Amino acid sequence: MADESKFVEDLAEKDDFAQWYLDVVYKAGLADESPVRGCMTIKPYGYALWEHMQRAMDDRIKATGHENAYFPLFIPSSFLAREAEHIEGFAPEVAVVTHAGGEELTEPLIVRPTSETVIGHMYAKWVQSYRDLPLLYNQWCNVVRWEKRTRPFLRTTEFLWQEGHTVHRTEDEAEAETLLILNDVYYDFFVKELAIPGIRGLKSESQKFPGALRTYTVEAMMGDGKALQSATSHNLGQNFARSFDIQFQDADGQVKTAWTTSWGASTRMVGGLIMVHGDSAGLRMPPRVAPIQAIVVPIWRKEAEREAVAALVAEVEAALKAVGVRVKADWREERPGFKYNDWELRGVPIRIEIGPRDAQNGQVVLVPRTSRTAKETVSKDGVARRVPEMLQEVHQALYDQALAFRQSRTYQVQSYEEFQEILADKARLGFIEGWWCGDAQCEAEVKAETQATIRCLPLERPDGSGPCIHCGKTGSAWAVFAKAY
RNA sequence: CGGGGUGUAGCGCAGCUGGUCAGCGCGCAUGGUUUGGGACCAUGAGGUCGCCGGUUCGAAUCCGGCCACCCCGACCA
Repeated sequence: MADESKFVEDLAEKDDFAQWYLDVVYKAGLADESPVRGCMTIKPYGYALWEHMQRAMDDRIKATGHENAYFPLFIPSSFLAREAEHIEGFAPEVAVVTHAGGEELTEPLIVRPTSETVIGHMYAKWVQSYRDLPLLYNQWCNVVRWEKRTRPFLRTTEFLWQEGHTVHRTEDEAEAETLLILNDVYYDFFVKELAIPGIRGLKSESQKFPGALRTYTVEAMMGDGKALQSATSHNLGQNFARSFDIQFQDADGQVKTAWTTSWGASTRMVGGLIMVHGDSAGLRMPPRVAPIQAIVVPIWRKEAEREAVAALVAEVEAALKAVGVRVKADWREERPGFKYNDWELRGVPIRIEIGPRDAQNGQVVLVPRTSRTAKETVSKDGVARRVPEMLQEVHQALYDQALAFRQSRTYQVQSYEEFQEILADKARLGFIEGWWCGDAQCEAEVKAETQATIRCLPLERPDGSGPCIHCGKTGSAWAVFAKAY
């Protein structure tokens, strides 16, 4: 008997999505637990994935005119209190350092849950003139939020992210920045790198960032029909600029308060990627960010065969590396079948089988992770051309499948009863689109009755107005409701 | 913070009406046979049974107290 505990499909099918998710995270070697509750260790395979995501995201951040900087981990606790909504939102989940160097601190330090305050403090010093604007900085760092309930990648006590913080001369400029990040950085990243079809929209008042004027979000549907807020871009208006005195003298000689934005995306995206693309065999890595894009499985019986196979493997590896494909050969002392399953669990986009028959014919067998049966035999000279092509095909297949799934689980209901039925049915659970009266009370009632929240007010929406999905009063807000992670 | 549950080898578990109860499966190590979809045989290594105290001739097992973790809710990127 094989080790049943080692493979995902034997333990958890998708009917127990939560368990399936944990199995994939741990067995694919992305992360492990930690001695501190709610924290996790990210293993090399998971961190390599994060690095590729980081690079792709960082390229977009730079391409849109931003620079990276670094701000301190510790923040004076008084800073948090300067923005009323901000402290209300974050105080309950902040870790506080009260002792250091063997002494009690005169003012406790908080471990950053996000950096608007300390960055606002610094920006106040750096901004004097309209000529200093805009200030377009980003930082990659860790933050800490003491959550009650945690899950690897999706919600951890400490997580890694990027947080951009910008300062602008006008309200219009700040709004343009907020949308630029939403569209050209986040949405583009989700579609082109992660193969995740996101929905762009505005957060309702109750769901926006504490202290923000407006929060834009990219929401994605997971494999169980629930929603994951995957990245957010906030127009902070003048709230933080006022609290931290970010002022400048404008061309007209007047001293004016600046307009700021902030935006972030975290290791939570790793969890999203798993839950959008994974299947019953395990992970399915989007090719652009996959740590290993093609895995070579050599097959042989006799020593002579091994030599012939090894020569071809080396040739194929070199050819693929030359065209920028992240390829690896698996020479472990295991049977091929074991390796097939192992690499499928880890989600490698393409498997390359090379056996004695192939060595003799100067060919290899390619198998995309998206279809076990779509085996292709390719001459060794064609590998360097075909593999990059197939990677793109796998990316497209993942995107198409995710989009088709989202569409099949997105509903426009005729009644609130139907709304409730869908949200109570695991087999149909998904997004429900409809009109909303705009009343926070109504939104709260829906949440209390169904656990669903307004994920966003999509930017792409029908014109006009209609009866609110819950109370029936005419509303002009078009909303997406869903249960969320 | 409310409700429920669990702590025995790296992982998953059995033993729990006190006395061959220190065991099983997987994993790990060594050797051999295997190898185009999850291999098999043999031999090994590995645990003060969550912690502290009590009852007893004797405690993984019974009692008390701690601690930790997990699940379900409320809160949340």
